[in-house]
Amino acid sequence: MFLLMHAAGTVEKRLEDALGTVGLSLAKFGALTFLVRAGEPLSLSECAAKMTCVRSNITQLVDRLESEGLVRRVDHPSDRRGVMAAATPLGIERQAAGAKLVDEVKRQFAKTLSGIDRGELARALSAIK
Amino acid sequence: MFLLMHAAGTVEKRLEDALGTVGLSLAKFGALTFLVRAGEPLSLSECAAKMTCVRSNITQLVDRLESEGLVRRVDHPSDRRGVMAAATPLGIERQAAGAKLVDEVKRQFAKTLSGIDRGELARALSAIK
DNA sequence: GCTATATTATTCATCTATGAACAAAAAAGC
DNA sequence: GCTTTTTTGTTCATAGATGAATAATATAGC
Repeated sequence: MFLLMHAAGTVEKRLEDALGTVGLSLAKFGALTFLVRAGEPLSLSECAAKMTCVRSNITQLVDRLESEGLVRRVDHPSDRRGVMAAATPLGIERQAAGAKLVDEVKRQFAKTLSGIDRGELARALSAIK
Repeated sequence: MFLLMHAAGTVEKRLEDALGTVGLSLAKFGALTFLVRAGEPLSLSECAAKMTCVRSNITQLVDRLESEGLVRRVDHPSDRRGVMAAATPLGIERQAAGAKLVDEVKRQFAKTLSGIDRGELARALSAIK
């Protein structure tokens, strides 16, 4: 169990380190990826729901992303309470750079697991929910 | 890779939830366990080194534990800069309660993995470092 | 239509973690 | 012995996450 947690910590650190070289963190990259894939502004509540985190977390995350010019807030067209977030061109660019780095980490990860039954591993990990 | 991180997050949440019922977190339980096992006061630097975290983190963690009466700070006998931390009787008691809960989570975890080659899994996870 | 309830985003307090800067004290170097 | 370097714990700023409380607005109920 602790082996599992440790292994996850290791890959997380690798991802953070890689993303750090382009000024992103895992959290920022995750949110940015989400918005880029959507291709259109998404309400913050929607983001929170899909990213399974609390709304106040999204508020802060978008604050940081916005202050770096990677995301911008847009008024919700029909709900005056609502705020939507959209990736800026710079955000799209940055996300792409991050994605490349994440892919590289994935490749390294796959290499590390050479000689291991990946199906079995996936089955084990999927069972934990 | 993301499956691994997700699985780890799940067990971490289970541990946090379980420990939460006795007013502990994973971080507090970890530090407390460390001090209880030591059986004697340990310098904060030593704690940080063994728990592989930064010294300022230990300072804050011990602050919180001390304010709850689970740990107390003791002057280092020979180094006037040094501060040591020791588990109080209440801390020892609380750690024991936490350990029971952690064992229960471990059992659940083992049950979840029934029908899975644990050796293979351990080998895979150990390879990630 | 108006009141009661929901939802939305934000703020605030808290926890965990990191790293930089700092003061005090110990160890090394000469 | 006295300087220089290192070590020790703390504080501060920051990132990320959570949950409670709040104000503004929507929606339901009647």
